[in-house]
Amino acid sequence: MTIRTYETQAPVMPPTAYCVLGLLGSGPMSGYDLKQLADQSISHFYWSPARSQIYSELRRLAASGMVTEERIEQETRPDKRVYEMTPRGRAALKAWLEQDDPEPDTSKNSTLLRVFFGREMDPQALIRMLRAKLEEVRLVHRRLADIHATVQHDDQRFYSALTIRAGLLHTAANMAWAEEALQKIEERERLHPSSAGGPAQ
Amino acid sequence: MTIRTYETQAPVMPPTAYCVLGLLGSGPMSGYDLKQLADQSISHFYWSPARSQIYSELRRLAASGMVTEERIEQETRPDKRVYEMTPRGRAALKAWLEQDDPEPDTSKNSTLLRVFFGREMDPQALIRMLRAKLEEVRLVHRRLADIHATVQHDDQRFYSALTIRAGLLHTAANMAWAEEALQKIEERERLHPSSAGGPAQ
DNA sequence: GTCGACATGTAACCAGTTACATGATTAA
DNA sequence: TTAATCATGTAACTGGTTACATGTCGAC
Repeated sequence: MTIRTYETQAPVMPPTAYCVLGLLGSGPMSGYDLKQLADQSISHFYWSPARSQIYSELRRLAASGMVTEERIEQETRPDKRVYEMTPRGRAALKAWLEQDDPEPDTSKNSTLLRVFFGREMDPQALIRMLRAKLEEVRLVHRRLADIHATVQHDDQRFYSALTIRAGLLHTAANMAWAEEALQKIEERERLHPSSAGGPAQ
Repeated sequence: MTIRTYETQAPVMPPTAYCVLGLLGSGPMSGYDLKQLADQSISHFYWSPARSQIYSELRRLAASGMVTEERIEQETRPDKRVYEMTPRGRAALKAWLEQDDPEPDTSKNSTLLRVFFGREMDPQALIRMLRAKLEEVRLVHRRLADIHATVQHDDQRFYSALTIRAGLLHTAANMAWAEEALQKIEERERLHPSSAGGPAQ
C-alpha cells in the first residue's frame, strides 16, 4: 500500500487534511485525541471524519512534511504517535483558509427534505416529526446558550465563541421556522383534512 | 457489471434513492429532467447527485421494481428513458419519510470552519471573507424573498413554500451573525492590532 | 460554424464508512 | 466479569465525482 503524498508545490488537499491541520493548531496530538477534539468542535458545523481516516490522513500529511510524527512509548498504555504541525503545514493551512473563493457551503437537512416531499407523507406523521424536531432544537439551543455564557468573555476562545453564536442564531431561526411551519400545516389540515380519523391505511 | 438490486423486504437504500423517488413524485421523468429538477429544488437544502449517479440509481431502482422504465423514441432528439414511480416505490418512499428517527442533519459550513480556525489567519483576510460572505447571503436572501412572494399563495406549492421560508429565516440569521461577527472582530483588532500596516508577511 | 441544450452512458478514481483485529487498564 | 477508555491499524466496500465519449438540433 503506497502512500500518495501531497505535491510540495500547490498542495491541493481534500478539506479533511486542512481540518486535521487546523485542529493540530491547538497543539501536538495523537490521532485518537484529534478524533475527540473534532467530535466536540468542528463536527457541529463541518464534520468529523472516521478514526481510520484520521490515521491515514495523518500518515499522508507526515509523508508530505506537513506534520511531524513522534512515537511515544508508554508503559501502562499502548504506544502513541503524537503529531505536530510543521511550518510548511501551517503555511498550507493559512493559504487554504485565506483563499479567495472557498468551497461553497453544503448541507443535508433531512427535515427540509421531508417537508419538501410532504405530500407523500401522512400529514400527522409530518406534524409529529416537526414537533420532535422542535424539541430537539430547543434542547441544543439551551445547551449552546450555556456554553456561550461560559466562553464569551474568554479571549482565548474568541473564535470558538463566534461559532457558538452562529449556532445560537441558527437554532433560533430553526425554532421559529418549525413553529411557523407547524401552525401552517395544522391550519391547512383544519381546512381540508386529508383523511377521517383512525390510523393511516 | 452486475446491478445490485435493493432487497424487496426492508429496503434500506441510500438517501439518494429516496431523493430520486421523491422527485419522481411530481410525475414521470427522464434522468436528465431529474437532474434539472434536483438542481433547482432539493439541491438548496439537501444535495444534488451527479448525472452519472442519477442514471445508475435509476437503473437500480428499476431493477428493484421501485420505478418502471419506458424507452421513448424521438425523431429530432436522442431517445429518452422515462421513469415512473411504482406503488411499491411510493410505499418505500413513504415509509422512509415517516420513519421514526431520520438521519441527523449534517452541514459543511466552510465559513464557520474558517472562523473557528481564525487565529491561523490574517485578521484582515478573515474580515474580507466575512464581508464577501455577507454580500453573498444578502443576495440569496433577496432572491428567496422574491420567489416566496410568488409562491406563498399557491396551494400546489405549499410544501415548497415552507422550505423557502426556512431559507429566508436561515439567510436572515446568517446575515445577522455575519454582521455581529464582523463588528466583534473589528473591535478586537482595534484593541490589539496583530500587525502594523503593510502586506502580511 | 460554433455554442448551448438535449440525452445517455462508461471508466477511473477518490473520499469516507463499517467492520474487524489487537490488547492493556480501570471502574462498576 | 463486564464494559468503557486508551490506542492503533487493515480490509472491504460504497457513495459519489470527474473526465471522457457520442451524437442531434436550433439559435446566433
